[in-house]
Amino acid sequence: MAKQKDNPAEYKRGESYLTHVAFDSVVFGFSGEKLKILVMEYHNTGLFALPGGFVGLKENLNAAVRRGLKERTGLSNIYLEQCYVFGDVKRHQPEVLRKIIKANGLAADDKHWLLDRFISVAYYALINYSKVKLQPDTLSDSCEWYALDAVPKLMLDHNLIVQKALETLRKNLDEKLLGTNLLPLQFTMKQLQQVYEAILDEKVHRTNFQRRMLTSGLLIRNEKQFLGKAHKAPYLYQFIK
Amino acid sequence: MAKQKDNPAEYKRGESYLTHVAFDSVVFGFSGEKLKILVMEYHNTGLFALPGGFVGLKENLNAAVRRGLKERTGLSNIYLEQCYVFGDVKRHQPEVLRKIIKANGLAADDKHWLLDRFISVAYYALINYSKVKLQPDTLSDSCEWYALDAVPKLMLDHNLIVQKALETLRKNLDEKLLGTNLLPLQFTMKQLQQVYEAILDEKVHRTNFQRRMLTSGLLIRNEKQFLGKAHKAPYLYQFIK
DNA sequence: TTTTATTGTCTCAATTTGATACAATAATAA
DNA sequence: TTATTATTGTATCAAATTGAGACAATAAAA
Repeated sequence: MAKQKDNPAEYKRGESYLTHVAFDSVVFGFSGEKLKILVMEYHNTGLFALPGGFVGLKENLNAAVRRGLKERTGLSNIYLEQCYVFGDVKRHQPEVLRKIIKANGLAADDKHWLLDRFISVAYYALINYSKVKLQPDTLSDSCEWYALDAVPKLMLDHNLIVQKALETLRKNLDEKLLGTNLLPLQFTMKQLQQVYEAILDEKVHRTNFQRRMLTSGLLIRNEKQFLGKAHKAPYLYQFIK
Repeated sequence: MAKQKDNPAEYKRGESYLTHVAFDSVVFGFSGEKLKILVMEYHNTGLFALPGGFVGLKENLNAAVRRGLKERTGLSNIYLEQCYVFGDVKRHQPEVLRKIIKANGLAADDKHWLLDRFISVAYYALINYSKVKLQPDTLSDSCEWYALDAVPKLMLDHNLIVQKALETLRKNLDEKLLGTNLLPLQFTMKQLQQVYEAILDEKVHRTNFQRRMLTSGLLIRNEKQFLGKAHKAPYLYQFIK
């Protein structure tokens, strides 16, 4: 739920977007052995929210989501997947949106298009943490990474959306070589294991995990990495494209 | 894409629904050893479509889909699952909708709400074939079962939706004791196997299937059924609720 | 040179899976 | 009354997969 255009007049009228349709993205990144997601904070409201947006009148839904992610992370070619549509009436809380509009000095008359009911298509995205340059939009004053166990209370049903995204991610973990998108091109087996453990929130058996990955046929083994630690150096792996 | 209200004035104005939001359902039933789905045909147009509808202004999305299914099948308590949101611009084909509107003797001026762009939330439903009493709505003159291998060319992207629903169904087959909803309360192991084979579109090994089902702990075995065939009578099973 | 922490491989038992054999049996035919 | 038929339920055995641990290799530090 954040803006897309820099023309405040268009924004106010909401004429360039499909009414009643929004999207929200749960953007996963991996850093410091932890799974993290992007959370925005709105100016002077104490409100936190997932990055999201609206669909242009002549824009594909999936393209709109990519556009939104590009604006906040600077990245194109992001791994993206739908996870659920949130369409309950009770997610319509105009007073929350009014707070955001007012805090930004805009006129929040009852006809403001943001005060309407929206259904939201939830997506999750997997991105390479180190490549991101975070970029808040004009309605929010920050866009920051939060570890999954430290996500604040989010507005509307956004905490639920995070839950659903995580569930979907876990289900898809094995069938869609998901490690790819959360790690740099080359990585050690240990890093890959840590990604799995962070997503599943449970330990996996080291040597059996190694065996499973190696026999999957999805990995290429590269030269060793001498990383200055007092032990045998690990190989670097990468996914077959 | 079919109507919900019987008041043509409201229908024409579209004021009681969320604009730009639709849903379509792929309704699966099992009969004659085949998996079938519900398809509607519109009056005097030669157009076939999935049963679908729109979301009331004060109605939950999931509730709207249940309402739509109830209207066409007479059933409540239907097994229902989202599978994907279709949101491409190219699915907006006002000429197709205009054809339907005109064929029903309604005024299809360019402002008719049905001619707007819609995103559609696709669902699949599993129902007990024998309990259904089919009910076309006022825009369509039939609502019939079609075996999956005999589904006609459908309007817009509805054949794609069927594809997606089938994929989702197959993925969920094992984790969600799906047989339940396609069979009567009590069934033989053979019937259950036929459901699996119809969904997967491939043969499964009889005794191994039997072993897998029995060890799953999801089935209760009841008394035998003496069904008048010249061979050993099968047990009747049912799912643990 | 020894120690340390971690990595990669191997082994072996336990479990699961694939394929087949076979006994049981309800109705029918002889 | 008995044999036949088609199908059902169970048992068996080899093959493949999985879980748990042993152990050798090794880069850097002590």
